[in-house]
Amino acid sequence: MSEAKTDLRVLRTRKLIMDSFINLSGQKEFRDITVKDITEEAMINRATFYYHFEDIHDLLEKALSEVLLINLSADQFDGRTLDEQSITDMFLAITEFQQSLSNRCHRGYEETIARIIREQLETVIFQLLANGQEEKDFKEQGLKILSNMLAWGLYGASDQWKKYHFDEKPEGYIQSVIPYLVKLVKE
Amino acid sequence: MSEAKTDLRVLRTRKLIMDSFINLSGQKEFRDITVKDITEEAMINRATFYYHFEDIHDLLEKALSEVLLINLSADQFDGRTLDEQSITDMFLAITEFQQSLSNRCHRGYEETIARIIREQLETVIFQLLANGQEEKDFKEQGLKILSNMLAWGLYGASDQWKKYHFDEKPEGYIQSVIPYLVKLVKE
DNA sequence: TTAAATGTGTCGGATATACAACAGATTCAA
DNA sequence: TTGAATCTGTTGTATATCCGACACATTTAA
Repeated sequence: MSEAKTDLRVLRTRKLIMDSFINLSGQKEFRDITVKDITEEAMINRATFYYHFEDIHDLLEKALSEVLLINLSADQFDGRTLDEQSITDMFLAITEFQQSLSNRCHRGYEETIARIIREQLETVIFQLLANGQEEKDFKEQGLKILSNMLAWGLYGASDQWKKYHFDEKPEGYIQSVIPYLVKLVKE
Repeated sequence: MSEAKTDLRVLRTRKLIMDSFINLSGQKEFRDITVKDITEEAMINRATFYYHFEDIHDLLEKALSEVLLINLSADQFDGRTLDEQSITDMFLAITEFQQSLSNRCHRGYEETIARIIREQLETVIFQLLANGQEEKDFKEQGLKILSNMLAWGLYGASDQWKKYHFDEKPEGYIQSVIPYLVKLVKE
């Protein structure tokens, strides 16, 4: 409802911090990136960093979430529903995201990254499911459970692909997984 | 003497403005770039622009000067003198700079660009000449006149090259000009 | 082990920047 | 031509950010 435009300085500073972090993560592992590194690259004061983020782990969560969400929402959000096409698009977004990160390997953060991916997936999937619902028989509780399961399943598929089918094209691999995911949706 | 470090915000804002301007000038002609364009791209308030620059023409001068100076000083400054090699390097810096601009043609600004190039050249050449001087027989007056003439001459050469010898390699063309320039230095 | 160096997180006071509003200039279509 | 729209500079007030300093943790080297 109330829009409450946020101060341009805030938007700019957050962007500078996020961009710097993403940029640095292409050169170093997460564990080696310090707050000082980021603020120097972003040309902002260290104190300002703490005005916007609790600590560097908080930034990591938010930055990765945002990057992944941009990968996803560029296609999905506007009124589409959960079907073979949208599942494929999401799968590609995940694998691209994974690859953009694992150019550098980020030891010790595998679980964190996995959780972020699932969380973002769940958000998007829930939206897709809601778009496919009639107004009347809208069951939020059920959709939450379902989108949670689908998110785990889809992430799991990307994990399998990375481990055992890295040589295949992801577009092809996901086709063989889709039937099982669809089975969850149809009843 | 007194160093008086400048506020990080100032450095950052100037950089954002300059970068945005350079970036925009790759998409539009100078005449079509508004202050609003720049401040939106830079994510700063329009009033802040006027805190740092008199107007857009002031920015143009300073931005181009800086870009060109970076092209030049990366090589020259540290203790070199004016010789065939440094003349060649300067000539290449000019032609590269010209080409980076004339991807878009900037009608109505040819004279301004020419003047900026000569001014920056003069600064660098003066430094090179001073480096080659003995402490004792240091004649500032004479060096100023000489560096001014050399700057005009070198710019003129780049202009001739652009008009009539654009197909030749600039490294080659400048070789045939160097003798005349050197004649001014030797006595 | 110790000590020096570097990083973290927080504070109060100074200031560059955002915002909103303004009058005047310029552009542009009707 | 006229008027609507956009751009240019400028101003006063609110605030996000800077700076310097601090105590405490962590890393590094001797």
